[in-house]
Amino acid sequence: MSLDDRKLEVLRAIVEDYVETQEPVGSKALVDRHKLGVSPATVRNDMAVLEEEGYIRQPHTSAGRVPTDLGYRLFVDRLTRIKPLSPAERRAIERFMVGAVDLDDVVHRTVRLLAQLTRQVAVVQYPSLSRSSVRHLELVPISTTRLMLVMITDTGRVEQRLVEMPGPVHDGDVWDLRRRVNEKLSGQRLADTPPLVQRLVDECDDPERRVTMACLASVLLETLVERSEERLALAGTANLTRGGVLDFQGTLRPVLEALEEEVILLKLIGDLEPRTTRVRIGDENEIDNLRSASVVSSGYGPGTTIVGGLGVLGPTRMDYPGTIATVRAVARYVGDLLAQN
Amino acid sequence: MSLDDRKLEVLRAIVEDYVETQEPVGSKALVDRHKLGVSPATVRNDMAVLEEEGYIRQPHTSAGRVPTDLGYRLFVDRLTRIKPLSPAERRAIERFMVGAVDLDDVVHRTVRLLAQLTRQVAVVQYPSLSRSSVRHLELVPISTTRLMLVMITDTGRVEQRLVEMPGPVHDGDVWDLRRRVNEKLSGQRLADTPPLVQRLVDECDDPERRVTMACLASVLLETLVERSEERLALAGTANLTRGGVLDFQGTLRPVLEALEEEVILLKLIGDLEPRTTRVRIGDENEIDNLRSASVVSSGYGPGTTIVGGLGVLGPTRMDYPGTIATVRAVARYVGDLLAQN
DNA sequence: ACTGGCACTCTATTAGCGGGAGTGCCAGAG
DNA sequence: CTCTGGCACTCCCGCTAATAGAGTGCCAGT
Repeated sequence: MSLDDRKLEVLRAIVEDYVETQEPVGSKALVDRHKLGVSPATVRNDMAVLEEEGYIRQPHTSAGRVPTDLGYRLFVDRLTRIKPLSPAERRAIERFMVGAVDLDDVVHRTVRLLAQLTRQVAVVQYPSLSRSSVRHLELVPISTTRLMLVMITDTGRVEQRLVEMPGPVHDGDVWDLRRRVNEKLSGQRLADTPPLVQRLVDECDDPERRVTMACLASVLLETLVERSEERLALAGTANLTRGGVLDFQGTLRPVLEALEEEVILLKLIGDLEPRTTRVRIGDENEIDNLRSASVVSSGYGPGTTIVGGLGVLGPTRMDYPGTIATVRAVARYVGDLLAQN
Repeated sequence: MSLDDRKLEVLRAIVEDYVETQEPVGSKALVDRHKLGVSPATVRNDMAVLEEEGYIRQPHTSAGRVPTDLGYRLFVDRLTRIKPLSPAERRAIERFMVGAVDLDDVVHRTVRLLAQLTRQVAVVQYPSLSRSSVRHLELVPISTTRLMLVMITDTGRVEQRLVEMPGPVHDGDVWDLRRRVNEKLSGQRLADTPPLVQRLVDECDDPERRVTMACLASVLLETLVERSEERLALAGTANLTRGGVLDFQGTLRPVLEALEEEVILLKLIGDLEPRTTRVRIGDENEIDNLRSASVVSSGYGPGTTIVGGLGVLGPTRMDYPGTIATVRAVARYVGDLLAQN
């Protein structure tokens, strides 16, 4: 059985009211608050159908109805017109972001901005290394057998690593290393570098040089692909406490735990498609600790490319249209900002 | 009136029991659990005195007693023998920290370690810039009018900033700038640099050079002293939920809010004295949001110098002896680690 | 100076009892 | 076929009252 227009309208009304009041909504209250043009009894029949189809449920017999994850899903997919941001919000974004001096600054401002606008927990992923290109590699001698390797990417990220050399290296050697490495790797996408690094080693004729280069290469590979591939910023944890402890079925515990795991967060805001805002509701997150949470996320980057993700996390009972609009707007803004550099 | 030994013993017993059970402790239970050698009635008299002096209080008439901030203070100052770490804990520290590859890594591991060992919220401050020295300054051309300034300190911190130049600079200019800047600033403590930077500008004869240098200098000053002077890492927020919502009088809200403010956190673990572990109990933090929280903190650094602070935050009802021991041990360990570089 | 006894206070728990909101179903009207 | 009003039923929530229990303060006695 498919749902006719009125039933959808009823579902929308239920979602909207429930999101606002945080209380199960009954048929009487519904017709009072929304001009549905039918009687409570009719609405009750519709509700019975909606419940049968799994879009809403009753906490107890003879209580009002509450949307299920499936109900929110339908609401988001078919009943939501994204509201444009208010001028005030647009201005807030401007004001907040203007004057950011470097990438760290941009990310931190963004995450706070998101948390503030949506009044929820915000997550911003730093531009992913694997999707960036090498702009410059710098080698700085720290001691005779130690070098500091600094990598700067086109997205503005700066990564550093200490390199322990097998034997003493002279200034001239450092020079040479720096030149070779940059010649080979500058401008390359990080994802493409591993074979190039290997080639760097192979091209060394002098056996001593070769050892040195091999040592550098191994650290290089680690830095480029394996370690700290991703970094994250988080803000707005305090927003979890809004609405008492009612959301998140009693304890914040599991949610806070999940938020401490980088791996989990990356899963939440990773794998995004260009120019779309993704919504994951409750179970769809496939993470036990976040059964009662929803995540709205979006990729960002210059133009239509994606260099990283950002998003917000809140109770399944959240203002989806507003949140989606905000996340989308912020993602776009950050993308444009990055494009300017 | 001063407190005799038995009264102090009673206070200690109250604190220990309350910390363990989280429930007001009565006279009967006290004599049962601790061999005080006197009757409940006697203990009651002692309690009356302790209450009068402000060390304990009754949540309601005819309930057990609960320590006040003052009571904890006395407990920490006079009744605590710091327990040495268990071998298991020592091993945990070893195992956790071994293989840290750079400063970021060290800080992140440390903060997680602290959170895990104390089962509380942990904060670690990155080595403070103002207490570090410049090891090397690097200038990397990004475009004709843009340079990336990278500063490496002796504590391993790496700070970067984009410098917008007034006009195009050539490779030769960059060379010259790099040399001058490093000659003047390498090895200097950051706190001492501002006048030196000024001198750098004054020493430029060529007016064009001077403009360029002035531009670099202003960014340099910002990087060196003003901005992002301090960085922090945080972990273990989920531990706030242990003990139900009983600690922190109902809501985590204010605590979570406070934890999001870098300024507040810095105040909590700042201004430390060498080789001591500081305990701030409840109101002593002088932050409204943290009325029911205590902070145990310690400075760390190579030898007896301090380059940064670290600490943990938990309910006033916490295991002080254990926490103090752990914080101290971790601080020392991190200090030694830093000394090795 | 300490102890046992005793009366008192206050809390937390439990049970019982409407009130009320909301439902499902049904028969009747359009 | 769809919608509506009516009605009986269910269950939650909040209120009150009663009870048990823990703990206290005080006092008289050792």
